[in-house]
Amino acid sequence: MNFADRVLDIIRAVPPGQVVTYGQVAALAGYPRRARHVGHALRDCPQDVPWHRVLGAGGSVRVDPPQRQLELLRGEGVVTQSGRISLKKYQWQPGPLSFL
DNA sequence: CCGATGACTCACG
DNA sequence: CCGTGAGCCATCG
Repeated sequence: MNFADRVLDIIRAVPPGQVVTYGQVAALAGYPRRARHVGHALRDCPQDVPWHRVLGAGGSVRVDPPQRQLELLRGEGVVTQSGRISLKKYQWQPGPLSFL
């Protein structure tokens, strides 16, 4: 299983209404320094991947333009303010049995 | 093989 | 809040 696939699987596991950061996903995949590559993997994401739930450090949207992603998040009940999301409230904390 | 290029992140001013 | 610069590293031409 390569890095990209693990990344996509992890993102697929993020529940609606919750978000994760590039760095967090990279770390969960086992490679803490590859936040950038999470973005690369998302470049051509399969349709079953909730890419909109992935944000930059601090809860910022890195996609340009950001409207699309913000809409999808809003549709899941995530409150957005000036393109910022409160990680405090929405960041996903993987349950202990999530991956092993 | 080399250099440029990022859906990144952190530190500093 | 905004820029700059430095690490980072797979992918692409």
